[in-house]
Amino acid sequence: MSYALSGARPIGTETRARVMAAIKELGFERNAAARSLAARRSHVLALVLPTVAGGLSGTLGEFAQAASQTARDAGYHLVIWPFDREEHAEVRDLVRQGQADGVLVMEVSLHDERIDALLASQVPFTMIGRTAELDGRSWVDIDFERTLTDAVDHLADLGHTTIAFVNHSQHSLDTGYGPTVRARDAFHAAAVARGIHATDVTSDESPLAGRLTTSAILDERPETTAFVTMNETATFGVTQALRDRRLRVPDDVSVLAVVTSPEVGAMYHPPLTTMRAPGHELGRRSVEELLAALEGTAPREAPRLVTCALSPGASTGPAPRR
Amino acid sequence: MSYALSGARPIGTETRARVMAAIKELGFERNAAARSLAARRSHVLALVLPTVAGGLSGTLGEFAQAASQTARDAGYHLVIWPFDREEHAEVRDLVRQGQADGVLVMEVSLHDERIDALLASQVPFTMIGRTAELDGRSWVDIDFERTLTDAVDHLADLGHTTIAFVNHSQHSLDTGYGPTVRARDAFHAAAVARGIHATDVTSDESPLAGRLTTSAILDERPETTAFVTMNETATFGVTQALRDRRLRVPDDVSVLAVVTSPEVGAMYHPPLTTMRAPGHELGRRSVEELLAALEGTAPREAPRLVTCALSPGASTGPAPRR
DNA sequence: CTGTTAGCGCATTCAG
DNA sequence: CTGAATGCGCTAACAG
Repeated sequence: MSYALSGARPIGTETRARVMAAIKELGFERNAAARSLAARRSHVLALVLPTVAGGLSGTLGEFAQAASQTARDAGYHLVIWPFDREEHAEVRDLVRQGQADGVLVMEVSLHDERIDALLASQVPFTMIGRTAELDGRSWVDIDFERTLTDAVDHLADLGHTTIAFVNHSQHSLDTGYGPTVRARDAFHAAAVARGIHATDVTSDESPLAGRLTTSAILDERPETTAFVTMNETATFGVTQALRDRRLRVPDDVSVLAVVTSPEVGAMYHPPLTTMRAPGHELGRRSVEELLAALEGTAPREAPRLVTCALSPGASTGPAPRR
Repeated sequence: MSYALSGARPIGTETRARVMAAIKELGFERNAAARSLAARRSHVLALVLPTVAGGLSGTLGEFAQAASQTARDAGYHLVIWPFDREEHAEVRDLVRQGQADGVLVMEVSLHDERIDALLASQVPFTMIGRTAELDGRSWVDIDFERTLTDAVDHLADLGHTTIAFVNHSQHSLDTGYGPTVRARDAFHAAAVARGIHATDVTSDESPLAGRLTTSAILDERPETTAFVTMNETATFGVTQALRDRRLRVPDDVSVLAVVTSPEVGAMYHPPLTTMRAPGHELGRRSVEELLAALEGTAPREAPRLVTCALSPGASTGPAPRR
């Protein structure tokens, strides 16, 4: 009888009609628990992330939207499951107890205990981000190397020769948060490649921290004519500091915000030139990766690194003449 | 044997020890599907919201954090389940199919088809927000009446006599989005009560819309000395428009952003005075409401309307002398 | 206090 | 192509 619904075997037209009629008659609903129990599969994918932190800026929304849609198309439910970073065991138990078939892990750090727990229990997972070790792990990530290279190139092409990079917090660097580490390294490499005088700093995720940091940079290196920022909240402080000093954007100083969105860029005046975080693409790709692992099918060959496209605003321009 | 875990009946110390030993020995995990099936209860609460829209500003995060914690303390899992607003049926089926025991519905409009579907199916739910009809429905909401009254009082006390209110979009008003409607009405009532010249406008959720709107207000009523805003994204445009006209905040014009957070206020210079959206409180209260409905216990008498507290910034001050 | 047992509602065998 | 029978791994009701 259940075959009529699942299509797992050929069904006669008449039989199907009979079943359908009965279903409608009784207001029948398939019971998810019974299905999960019998099929040993919940058809739920859990997106776990450390207690939905502030300042998500819509990138998470975009990601979740795409991931959810991709999962649905494949007959799965995508649910967001808030967990503190310390609750490794709970994340693992989600799958061990059959609440979910697989896990998407966000905000992965280079050495992430949650990943260790998942590996140890053979739980299917895909990382949004990357641990240092990648062997046999499924992941998708932003191509920070490429993004920072493009950012430096963009500014170097405009004639800037002294560029500062405002990164995420020192704490994130110390705890090995991949984006922070990779972006710093890539910024340096790109600066060297283009013969740029580079300053890089970390900043807490607050406007005030960004303002103080920027102010310090301008004191130390007044010849700085461009800022690359990868810290949405601190970037508000960056522009505040420039305004404090009567520096005009982009005439005196250029600002390029990376791994964010044009929507956030539009909050500034003039609107910031940004390099857009590819939330949608990451969402889709990560679910594809996870499903490939779950269904044992070969993961369709597709790039795991996704790039941030430049979205022109009005905050970058030619380096001023000295 | 399961009694040892659930504590549903008294257990001898020795028996318990024996069970525990066996559990550890075999790496036993309770199967969630089997538990749900046998107990007819999933211990999952679904927080459904229209595909995690942009501009969440952290209030959703704060809400989810508190809701999640409250649920956990009561032995439930809180999961966030993205649904488009059109998918009434799917939301309802979550519970009918036993995927979740109850639903928290966010972004409720005055006439919300999702709520109709839930009611028709006898699904336990709590609204974050309110439909026009409230009979027999469980809800918690921000006290917009009080918030707007407090906002107007704050500015009137500072001597402002002409105040403009920048609300959510016209579309949200037309479709009967509760916050938009209630805030508008409350703003008017408060203005009348204080003898204030009031202008109220809607604005799309974009900085550009906010800027144009503000500009139009200043053209039409140049005597306006204060803005109340309840539109996080548009507020960026409000301050841009003021700067366009060389109006200083708060010397020439005061800005009070309501139903947002001091963190968002800190993105401005000077930092905005805000009335903070009580995300934490709403999260906790809403889960309490839902659990009361689920467990049939009398809902602890507690206010369903939660107020927004004033968080002083530096964007409101005495009305300028004319 | 403890051991045993009958379903929960499906998917998936197995016969027909 | 179809109907009937077996468990999935638990909870809760039953006896002891």
